[in-house]
Amino acid sequence: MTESPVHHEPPIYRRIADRLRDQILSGALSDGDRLPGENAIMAEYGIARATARQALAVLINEGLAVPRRGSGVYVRLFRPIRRHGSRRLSREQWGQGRAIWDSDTRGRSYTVDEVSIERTPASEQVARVLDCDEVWVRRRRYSVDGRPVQLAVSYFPADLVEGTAVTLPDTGPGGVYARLGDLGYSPVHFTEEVRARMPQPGEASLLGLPAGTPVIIISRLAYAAGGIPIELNEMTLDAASYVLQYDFDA
Amino acid sequence: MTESPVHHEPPIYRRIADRLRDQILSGALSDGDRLPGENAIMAEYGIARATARQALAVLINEGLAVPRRGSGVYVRLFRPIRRHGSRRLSREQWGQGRAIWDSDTRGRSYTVDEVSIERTPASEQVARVLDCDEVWVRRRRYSVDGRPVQLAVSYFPADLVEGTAVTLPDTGPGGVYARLGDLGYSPVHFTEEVRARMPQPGEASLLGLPAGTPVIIISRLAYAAGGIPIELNEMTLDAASYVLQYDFDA
DNA sequence: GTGCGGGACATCTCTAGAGAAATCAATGAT
DNA sequence: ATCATTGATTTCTCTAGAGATGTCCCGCAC
Repeated sequence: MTESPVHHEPPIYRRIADRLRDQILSGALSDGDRLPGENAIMAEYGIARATARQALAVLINEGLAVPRRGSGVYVRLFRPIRRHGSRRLSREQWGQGRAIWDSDTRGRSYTVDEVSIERTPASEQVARVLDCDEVWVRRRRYSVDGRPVQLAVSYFPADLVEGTAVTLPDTGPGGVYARLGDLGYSPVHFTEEVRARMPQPGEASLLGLPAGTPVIIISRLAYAAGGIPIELNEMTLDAASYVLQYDFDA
Repeated sequence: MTESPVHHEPPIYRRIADRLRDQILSGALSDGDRLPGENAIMAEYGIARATARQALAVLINEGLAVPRRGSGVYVRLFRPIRRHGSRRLSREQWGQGRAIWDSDTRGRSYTVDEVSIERTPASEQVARVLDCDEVWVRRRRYSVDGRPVQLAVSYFPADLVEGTAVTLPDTGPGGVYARLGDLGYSPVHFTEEVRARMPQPGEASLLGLPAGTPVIIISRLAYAAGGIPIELNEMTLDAASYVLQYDFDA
């Protein structure tokens, strides 16, 4: 019977992390505040450097703190901006349009960088969804106040876009969507798949994500009338920077 | 000019992690497979135990591996199940209803545990959203194949529920929603806010989440006709277990 | 066979120390 | 005033080792 229901006291590094987390979540420490560093923790608890580091690593992996080499470890709070999936509220804005929890877009600059656009053979998955072999791929990066927060990859069926007389990099006024609309391929329906996971190294460096920040991945498929898929948009969002909003009727 | 654009070679632990990640993502290692352990890595690269551990910690924090004490470190892949926000497809199921990426619900048992239901004063945030001072709070836990994957907390305005003759724990056939429907408070509109972050320790232990798994948080607000809020549902999902689906018209 | 014990092996916690690398403020030269 | 350097501080990387704790399997007693 090793089934002794003994309450193992958590290890030191975890208790230190718990203490610090309490201070952060209770508001005793706020956004940019500096946490006690390795040396301070070593001294205060009389432990080795590696153990003090382990305590801080807990908070860093939880996304509550960000280390800055040569400087210190700092509290990190969230100020997500809102992304509307279906924007169709109103009816007194469904409860006066009040956000359930707060978010913040005011006074921020929101910029879009065109990264690349090119024609390539479609991957297996994209081909299956878009029902074509060649696609135009368009990559963008969205930034808020200069910090990148979103990567987007759009896939357009090549045969469909080719009908637009203008080749894709030079789309003319209104962009690709206007040209598609000229051909009668305006989007009338969207499906979105949303998932979240930890970023891969490439995503983390492109978005400048500190440890402990998940990404939200949105796969949006746009359909023209008749159920014809016209765009697959894969978006990778810094989860700390976004809150998604959807609204729909029963 | 310390601005030398020198390409610092990444540290050893990171290169090891990169190698292992490649093997996982390329499919050379698959779902339950065992990764080389601390001792194997120490021997192979001739490094100290702590450094080998650091390499494995990278993958663990990325959610690609799960350590099992006394046993080893194992590859972890995702088999999310689908959660429909607005289920209103059809029109040949919008491209034959095919999922953009794969997910898997077949052959899994999906169970719901009623954890608690009680009447309490509303918190400030809940009071503001639901426009009332007292609420009924209902807590549930959802499991797939015995593993908990979702926690849900529902808030109902107390004054509204009280009109239902039956007190809340004993709602009769059809549950709370049927009783609310009897009073003409059927939900006609929903708003959902979706965000993702790393779990707090309580959430992690309740959901049995290994390191590197974010949670998705859905705040769903249901409105009856006239814009009257009748339920706030706060759901905490294991991000590795879920993919959300929304669909809507332009 | 069933169950129990023990050993091999794995991860986990922690110590002590050292040098590298980045930041930041103060100092000093121009 | 501006710029470069220097030094203190801080995090980062890594070594070497030890004991604790959990898992797994094999063999032994029943």
